[in-house]
Amino acid sequence: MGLRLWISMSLLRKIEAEAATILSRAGILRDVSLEGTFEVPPRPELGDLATKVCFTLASKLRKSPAEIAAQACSEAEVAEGGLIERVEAKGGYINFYFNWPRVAEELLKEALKPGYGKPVVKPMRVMVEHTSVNPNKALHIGHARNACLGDFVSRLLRFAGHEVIVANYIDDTGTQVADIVVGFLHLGFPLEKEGVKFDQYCGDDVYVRVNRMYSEKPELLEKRREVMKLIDEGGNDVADFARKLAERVLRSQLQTLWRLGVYYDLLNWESDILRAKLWEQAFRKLKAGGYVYYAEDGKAKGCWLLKLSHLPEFSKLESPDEILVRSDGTVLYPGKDIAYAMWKHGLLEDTFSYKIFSRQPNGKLLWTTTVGEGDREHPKFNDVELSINVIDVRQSYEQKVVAAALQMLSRGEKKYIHYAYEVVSLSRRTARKMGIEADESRQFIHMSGRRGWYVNADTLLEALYQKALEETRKRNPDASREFLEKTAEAIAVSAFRYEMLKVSPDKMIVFDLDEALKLEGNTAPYLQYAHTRCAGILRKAGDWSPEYKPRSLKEPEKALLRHILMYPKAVESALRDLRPIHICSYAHKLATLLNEFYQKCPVIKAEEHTRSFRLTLVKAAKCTLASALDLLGIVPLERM
RNA sequence: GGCCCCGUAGCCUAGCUCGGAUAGGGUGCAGGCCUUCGGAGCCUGUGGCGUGGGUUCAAAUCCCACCGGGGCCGCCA
Repeated sequence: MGLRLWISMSLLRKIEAEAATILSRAGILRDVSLEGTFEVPPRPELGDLATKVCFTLASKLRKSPAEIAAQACSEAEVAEGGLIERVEAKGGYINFYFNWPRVAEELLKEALKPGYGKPVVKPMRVMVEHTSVNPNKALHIGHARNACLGDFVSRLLRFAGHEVIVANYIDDTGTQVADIVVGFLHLGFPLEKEGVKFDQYCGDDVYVRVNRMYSEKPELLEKRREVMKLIDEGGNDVADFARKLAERVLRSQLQTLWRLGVYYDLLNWESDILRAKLWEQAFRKLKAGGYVYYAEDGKAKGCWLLKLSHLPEFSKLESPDEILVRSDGTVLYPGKDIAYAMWKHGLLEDTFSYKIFSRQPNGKLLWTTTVGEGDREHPKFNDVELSINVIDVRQSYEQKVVAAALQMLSRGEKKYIHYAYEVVSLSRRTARKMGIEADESRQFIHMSGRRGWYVNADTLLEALYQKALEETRKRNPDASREFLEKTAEAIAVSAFRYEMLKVSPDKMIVFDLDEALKLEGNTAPYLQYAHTRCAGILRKAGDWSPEYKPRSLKEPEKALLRHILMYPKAVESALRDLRPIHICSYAHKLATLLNEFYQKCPVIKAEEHTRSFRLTLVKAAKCTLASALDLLGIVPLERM
């Protein structure tokens, strides 16, 4: 997973280049590349930037790192008026000390320009597919993790200048939709429940109850098979009903997603994929290219299999080839998924029709695939170089097969990334509170849609909203209701997203409701609070003109400047592995440094020159923080 | 049986790709900071790399083995 396509033109790179020039004048380091050897010293007295290059050179030069560093520093020449003022050797490291008036001036000017931190990339066309929740239920917090990660990746890639198409795949033909169709058509469930959000009604009530009834009345499973067959064939009342039903659930899910600030470009319906005959197209190509074969005998007799045994990563497996078509001629999920991936990457003709589904609250149009005519004029959605598919880790093997198939079919031209993430489970405490009777010896309980063991995203969002509302009211007793509600909503959404993003995708989140409702410490409100403090200072300052050049700097100011300087690096790290943690940590550190600065360096009451400089610094820090928060989908607030 | 992921203080978590300075946060607990730009804050203390080997001048990081937890393994999605 990851992209390596950026070139950065930031001030940081300029400083690193100057450091390299300085050291190149020392004989011992002539022609040595410093690329990737820079780091931030652990303590300010060790300088503002360091290189560990002497360590890697030690064995080659048969000298200790300390000797090399000392010699290099004695021979190095610092240019007058440059960005670096002084070079010192210490413990094998070469430490650089900034010429602060110049660095601060250039940095503040750069950070105040819109788009600070944006890397220069070769723009790519990318499809990010995420969420993809079966349209028979409300999103639970595991689905929300998927959406938050996918949305982060989309925001990041767009920030970097890529052309991003965000898709949400809607499986309206699977067993889960069939289950609720059985409920409505054969078990007499009413078509709505007063006062209950439709997706919640379908998932919490109908789906769970229908599944309970399967064990009591096994003949119901026969009904489901009938329903699924009709849905699969299409062009009948049951199929039409199922599609309309799925659409209603989807609209309800979208309310939650939009509330979370997650938006899409395209909805891709499985029933439309069937009707567009993507699989038939793909199967012809697979056969023509000799990628598949028909099994004449063996365990998979009568099936069509994808050849994988020649690939090293599959060759060790007992049965490396993957069954794509059952012996009865029907297609399996990996087959469909390969066809769909081929469509994404432009390896199949685009046989979909499209129409506008909705205008989203952010003003952007949401398109959908559709049956029949569709709009003649529509954006081009497929034919991307890169697709990023956010799907939980349990499907890793199947995704590996799809990626391998695409690799073969495109001869390595197209890149299919499975963005895997671990599931969200429930803490024992929370499960017990919800009345789930699970194995008490386990430290956590896996969620289960069929059994009704889950926490809905709506439920958590609402709990966060109430908590935030209460806290905001406490702090703003005289504020208008509109302000309180708007602020609480921004806090709730931000807190939700940050909880999902601050943990590495390959760690399971054991969700605990009480823990999740805390709004102190390393949480979104902490970041938002630092932002409002900046806003508060700037608001109070009245009219002022910027001052970029400091006369002297206190340590908290330097620390803040150093961290602002590092923003492009945080963005690059995130782009490298697509993980939000880099931006989360960056934003948290920036907020901490702002709070320390706030404590130790008075702005408004400072003497005039310092006042102007500090105001400029606060503004730059605020801009940088807002930029990082935007990437995470956290709402930067002016007051809270 | 094969394969994949995780294991860092009481609890949660960063650092592991690319080995280097005293392992960074949060929470909890103990204490301190309100005549100073907003206390969702700041400061001090407390406590940690699953185990055993190996490679290296140097290992949380790389290699091997083991232990513990989770997941996936051809006609489900």
